[in-house]
This record gives sequence, C-alpha cells and structure tokens, in this order.
Amino acid sequence: MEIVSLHKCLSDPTRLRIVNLLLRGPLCVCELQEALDEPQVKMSKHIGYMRRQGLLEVKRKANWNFYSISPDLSESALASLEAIRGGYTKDPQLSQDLKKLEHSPGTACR
Amino acid sequence: MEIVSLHKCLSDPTRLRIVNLLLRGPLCVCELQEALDEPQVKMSKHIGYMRRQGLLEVKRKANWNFYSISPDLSESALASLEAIRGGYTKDPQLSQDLKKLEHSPGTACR
DNA sequence: TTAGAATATTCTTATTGACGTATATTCCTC
DNA sequence: GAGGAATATACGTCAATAAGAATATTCTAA
Repeated sequence: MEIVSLHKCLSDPTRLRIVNLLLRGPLCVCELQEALDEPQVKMSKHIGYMRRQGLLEVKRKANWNFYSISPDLSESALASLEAIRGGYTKDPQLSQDLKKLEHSPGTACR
Repeated sequence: MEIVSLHKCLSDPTRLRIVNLLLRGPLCVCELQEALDEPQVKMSKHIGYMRRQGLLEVKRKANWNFYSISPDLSESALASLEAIRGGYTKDPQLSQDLKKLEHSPGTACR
C-alpha cells in the first residue's frame, strides 16, 4: 500500500473513527454503523474507499460483511496505525466510540 | 494539531517528501527546492499549507526562511512522524531525496 | 534608493473528495 | 421464488485541493 494512500485514509474524521475501531479487531458494517451513529451510505462509501486503497479487507459471512485492517501492510504502515491506537485514544471522540462499541447491546451479526 | 490535519499533510507526495527531509532537521526553502527539484511555487504552497495546519514552524534568518517540524506536536503526532522516519526510508523516492540533500553542494543560505 | 534574491500570494482551471437521495445487489428465510 | 435484511453503487452537487502563470512582498547589498 502506498504511503500517501494510507494517510489519505486517515485524513477524514469518519475514516479515522472507523480505523480506530478496526484496530481492535474485525467488525461488521452494522457494528461500525451503530458505534459511529452515521448514515449507512456514508459508512459504506468510506469503507469502500479504504478497501480500494488497500487498507481494509473484507470477509463475507452469511448476510454480513466483516472488515479488518489488511494483513499485508508494511511495517511502516503498521507503525503509523499503532500511533493512532496508542496515543490518539486521548481523543474524546475516538475513545467515546470505543466505549460505545464495548457496551453495545450485541447486534444480529454475532 | 488535529489528528486529521496531520494526516492531510502527509497525504500528498510532495508534502511527504518535504516532511521526510525536515525530520532530519530545519531546512531553508531553497534547500528543499533543490533536493526535490520541484518548482518554487509548488514548494511554497505546500509549505504554506503545512504551516497553516500547524505542522511546520518558520524562522527567518536574513533573506531565508528556515522551516522545521513544530515543537508543539503531541506524542501521538510525533509517533506518526517517526513511522515515516523509521520505515519509509525504504521508499526509493524518499531515500533518494535524502541522498540528494546530503550531497548537495552547499547553498547560499548556509 | 535601486536591483536582485528568496519567498509568498493571487487567479484560473481541473481534479478529487464528501454528502444525500435513490436504487441496486446479494443472501437468507419462509 | 418472494420478501426482507445488510450492504453497495449511481448520480448530482458543492467544497476542497493541486498546479502553473503571473505578480507581489520582503529583505540585502551596493
């Protein structure tokens, strides 16, 4: 994955929030949607963007698409992502998203 | 500095090249220009962009503007930049820029 | 005080990106 | 195989960005 492409993925608030959650493990679109409380089309398009850039990969299970950070990333790319995971949890929005995800009442996809 | 703003700065090839060089220390515009071999206006505008975002700071010395990575960055932001410094020197363009900078025949600003 | 060097800004144009509405696709279940 | 749930795509619009040409600004030095 291109360095520039990685940072393009991280340069939008919604995408940053998505990546922040996916750093904890694969999630289905509906889980992301619930955690971020954003319209379906918005989520889908940002996810599609990151998929085209090679940052995300998808696995289909029955009716649900589970997305995760691509396992093919370079060390450098992973280091950039770790910077988010580690430090940016101080960001109120990002940490709130994580809380909401943890306390989510369980969605149909699990 | 906003997380998103930092990544916007890193999401353009020219800006990435500039940051890559500035991670080694302050440089004057003409040095950057020579190392990257890009038109003056292009350099100036990208530098201005990063300055407005809070990533760069400037110190004027006589006729020259020396730019450097802002010292006010958060730990997280610094970690993101370290990811570039450390790993992305594998990138042919970025490492070539560094070489060209080191072997530069000395510009008037020094 | 003028010429010139270093750098920034303005203007225009073309491209990309973000968003919403509506619609399509895919798969499951009955 | 029809209906519905989960997700993606198409289309139109508007804002942001990138690039080059031309011009402006700021400082130095003679």
